[in-house]
Amino acid sequence: MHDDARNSSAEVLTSSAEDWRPEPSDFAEPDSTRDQIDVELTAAVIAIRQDQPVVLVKARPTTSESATDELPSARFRPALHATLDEAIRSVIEGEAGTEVGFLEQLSSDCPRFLMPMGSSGSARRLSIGHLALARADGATMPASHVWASIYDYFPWEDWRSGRPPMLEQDLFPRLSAWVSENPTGMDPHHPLCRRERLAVAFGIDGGRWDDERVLDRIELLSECRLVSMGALRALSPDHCRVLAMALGRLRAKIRNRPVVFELLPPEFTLFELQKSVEAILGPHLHKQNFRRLVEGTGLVEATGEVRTHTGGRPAKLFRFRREVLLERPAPGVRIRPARTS
Amino acid sequence: MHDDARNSSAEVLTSSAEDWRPEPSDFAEPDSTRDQIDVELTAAVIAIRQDQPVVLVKARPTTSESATDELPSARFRPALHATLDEAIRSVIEGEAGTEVGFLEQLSSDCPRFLMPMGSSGSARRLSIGHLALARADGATMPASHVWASIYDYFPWEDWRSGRPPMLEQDLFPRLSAWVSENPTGMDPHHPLCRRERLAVAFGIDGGRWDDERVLDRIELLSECRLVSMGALRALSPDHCRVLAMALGRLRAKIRNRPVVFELLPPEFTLFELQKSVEAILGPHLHKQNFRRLVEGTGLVEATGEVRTHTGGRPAKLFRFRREVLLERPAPGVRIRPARTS
DNA sequence: GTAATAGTGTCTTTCAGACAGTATGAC
DNA sequence: GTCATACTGTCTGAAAGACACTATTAC
Repeated sequence: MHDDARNSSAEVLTSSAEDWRPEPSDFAEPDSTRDQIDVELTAAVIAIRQDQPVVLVKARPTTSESATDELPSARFRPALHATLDEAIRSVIEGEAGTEVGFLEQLSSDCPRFLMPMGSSGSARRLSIGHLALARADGATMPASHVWASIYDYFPWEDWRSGRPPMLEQDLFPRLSAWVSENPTGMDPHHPLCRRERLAVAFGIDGGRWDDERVLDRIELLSECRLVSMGALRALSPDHCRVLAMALGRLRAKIRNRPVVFELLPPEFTLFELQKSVEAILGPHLHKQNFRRLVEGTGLVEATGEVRTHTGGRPAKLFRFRREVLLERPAPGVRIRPARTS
Repeated sequence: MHDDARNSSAEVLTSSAEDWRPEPSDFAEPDSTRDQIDVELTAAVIAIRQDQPVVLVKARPTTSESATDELPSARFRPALHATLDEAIRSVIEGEAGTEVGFLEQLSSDCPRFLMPMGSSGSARRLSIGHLALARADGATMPASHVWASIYDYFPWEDWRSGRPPMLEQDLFPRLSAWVSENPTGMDPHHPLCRRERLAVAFGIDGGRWDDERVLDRIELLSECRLVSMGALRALSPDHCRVLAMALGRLRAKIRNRPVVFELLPPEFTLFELQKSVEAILGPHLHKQNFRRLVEGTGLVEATGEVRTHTGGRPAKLFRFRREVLLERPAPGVRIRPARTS
């Protein structure tokens, strides 16, 4: 790094990682190789195509019944990649030829311990999910992969046309039945009882629908075996969790950091920006105010050009103001959570 | 789970994990055992003691110079623990006899790939950090462990008495020198140049101090070899990262979820609550308004009792209203980031 | 009494949200 | 002209923030 370190009594600690030798307390163990673990990296690569939020999947042949799609995923091989980031990027770019901008690990609850049932019976597997954002412009994608609408997997998350009727029609009757079985029963590893979990996850009983609780909903639906209720496509359970975490994280992030712009082309109209935000969050009762919000906060700047053939008056083109990264702490598209509706 | 699954064409996908067999693309590999990995779990257990934010550490003997403390940490041994959560909890409770309430994985940037220099030269190590919250009431702690003030490690993060003078006095001159070496140079794996990174991390050049960017600051100080500048205690570089991530995450979380109460006894005065929040966040220009905020949002309710000997008028005791977990989406102590000061 | 903390009322500024209305293009 | 989108101005109510003031204890 830098060899010009000045003399200072305070510099007790140099922090180049090479100097450090770990001594975890529980380390000295005889046959420690038995406790080594397979690490599997999975990514939910999200983009916007024609105002639809889409995710990159390896599609199974549609001929077979009850087939599930797969997210890009691979085993982490330390010999090949220096970091996890590098590894997952190369998987995405290698498998699907898609270039990834924003990349974030999802693991707040994720790195879930799994035991594969396959050949190597004793091996254990740790799964690490990722959220990646891409611009879905390139048509250079192998035939094996497709962009699938996220709401094909999670139709109840699609609030763009208002509250999805399937909630009351399909989900709630069966979820209520599941609650009735044992309303105050505490399921393992959950601090809330069934009735409360349902109320929180789906915003009933006086609660609000929280668009960020995607994972809570998936977990609940899993326990009721309802994950694919009304869904056009299906994912394996653990990839399902990764996508749910990714969508929840993206919804939270879009409010606090300028990540929408990772999904948009360099130049865009304010209406395109709004459509993209709404594709992810749903139409959060903002109309013309949206414009004032994003312009007022200085997130974007006009390029001076306009786009015609919009169906109406030509729209000014805007670009992201990179300077905001240096200015405000939390420069997101500050759209509040939805009302009761 | 439930055997009463009703017939439904939509139930293509049952989601019990046992049914699922992974087939990652990059899986079939000859000597795959060489790619198995040691997983190390580390926890920053944070509590409040006498209005000080403290972290649980295994203290090195103070006799030796340049010694570093250690966070509770252990290798993950899948044979012993079914989940990562269970494993890290048992480490904390076993090592230090401290009961942990809130527990969250930190890995958004963390699970950092490390190569230990020790005996087993070929083994690779994946480190997973955690944020744990505890109530520091129990005095039943082994002599090996102590509660150390977080700001002993990160003095520049302590804004309780206003802006720390050490920023201008000690840090900025040397950080500026580091920037001057190569102001617009892009360091590997960073989208910003040095000047920008400094501006963002420390809120200079028109930026604001963002109390959540603890990790950014640590990374910058590490590169300048200034991590222990003015510090009373030191941690190893990777434990340092874990603590930095933990503090940053806690600061973010405390605004959005009712996690402060995990640090407080079941009953408390509003002033104690405020002191606890300020211990973590710094005094964020709120005085009497703090009371109105927390009472107004229904986060707490009066128990009816009072505490005397406060040094003044007796204070009403409050308790956390558990019902808010079911009500609002983001019920945190909504304190805005600090102003310029 | 003083000192120190506990707690209330009110004013101002800011801003999200709602809504009315105008502008400019394609057809 | 109509239709659809683009864009602007104004009103309102909620809430953050600032500040003045009263209340109750220990000493």
